[in-house]
Amino acid sequence: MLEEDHILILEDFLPYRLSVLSNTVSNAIAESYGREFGLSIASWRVMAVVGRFPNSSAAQLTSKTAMDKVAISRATAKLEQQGYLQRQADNDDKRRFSLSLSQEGQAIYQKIIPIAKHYESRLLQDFAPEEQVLLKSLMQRLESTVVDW
Amino acid sequence: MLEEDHILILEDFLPYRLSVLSNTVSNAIAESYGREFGLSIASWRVMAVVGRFPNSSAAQLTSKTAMDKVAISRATAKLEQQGYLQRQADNDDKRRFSLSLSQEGQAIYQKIIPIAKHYESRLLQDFAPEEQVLLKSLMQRLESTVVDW
DNA sequence: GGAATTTAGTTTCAATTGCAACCATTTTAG
DNA sequence: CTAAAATGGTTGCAATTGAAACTAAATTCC
Repeated sequence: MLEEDHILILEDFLPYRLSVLSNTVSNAIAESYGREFGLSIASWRVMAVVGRFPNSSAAQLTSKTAMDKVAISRATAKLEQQGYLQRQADNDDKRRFSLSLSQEGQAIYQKIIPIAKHYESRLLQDFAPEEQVLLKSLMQRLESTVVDW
Repeated sequence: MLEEDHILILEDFLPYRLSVLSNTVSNAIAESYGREFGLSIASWRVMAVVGRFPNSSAAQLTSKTAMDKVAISRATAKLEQQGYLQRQADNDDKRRFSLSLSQEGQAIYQKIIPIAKHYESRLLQDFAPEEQVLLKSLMQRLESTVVDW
């Protein structure tokens, strides 16, 4: 047992495997969106959330996208400049902006969602429905384990 | 079914969940290594592989660390400058360097491995042994699905 | 044997990111 | 009511990263 304790087989190390898997998937999706629509991962996360919850504020996006406020600020600025997102000053709280998709943003959003779902299906293509449920439940347990790391 | 097709619930979207999970885990580990030993994720991956396979070349590291050669170059340069890594010119091929840990690097390596394993155990703490096997086999299947994405 | 190609690794420059400081507004507390 | 603290969001600067170009050595192919 001596050997096993002080070596580490990187390709069996779960954090490493998660990282490689996650990066492969994210990069593939990002490549597709980037090429077709000029969207980064950050931008498309923001679009996904604003599309689903119109009139969110930037602060509300931080929790729903797992991005920090600097990243939100930059992503929203770029999306606005690309014409995909509109900001409207909030009169109740003049620090806030209410964010929503423009016409064009909506159109992109409608195209993006099926592509995203397609990637997810591709990822799960070899899993039977029960296995997909199982995988998601294991994910859920991992997520709750690390939630306050 | 109309609604479900054109919205996307980000927090249920597997690529997003993988990304958040992986980043949380990696950042926690990186924080620990960074604080104690001045190691980035890249540096510690390199150390892990060089520790296990002494006298690797940089090119050999690229496949074993899932890092590109620029990242390897920078990580090895920094590790050398920190005194953790030695490069030795290879006489058979003068473009190559044979990489190995210094005394000090070995010492750090021996401290690092248990910490890494500890994080992995913590991640898997709520899983029974059979569940851990199951999780790894599901991971394996996801990995082979995306291997050529 | 020598020109053309490939491979190992580094460097450069631009783009991205992370952190702290910042401004403006709103909320809290005395 | 006002000073202090907290919140929403942006900016500036340094560090990190990515892509392409580069040097040097090795290999291929005629």
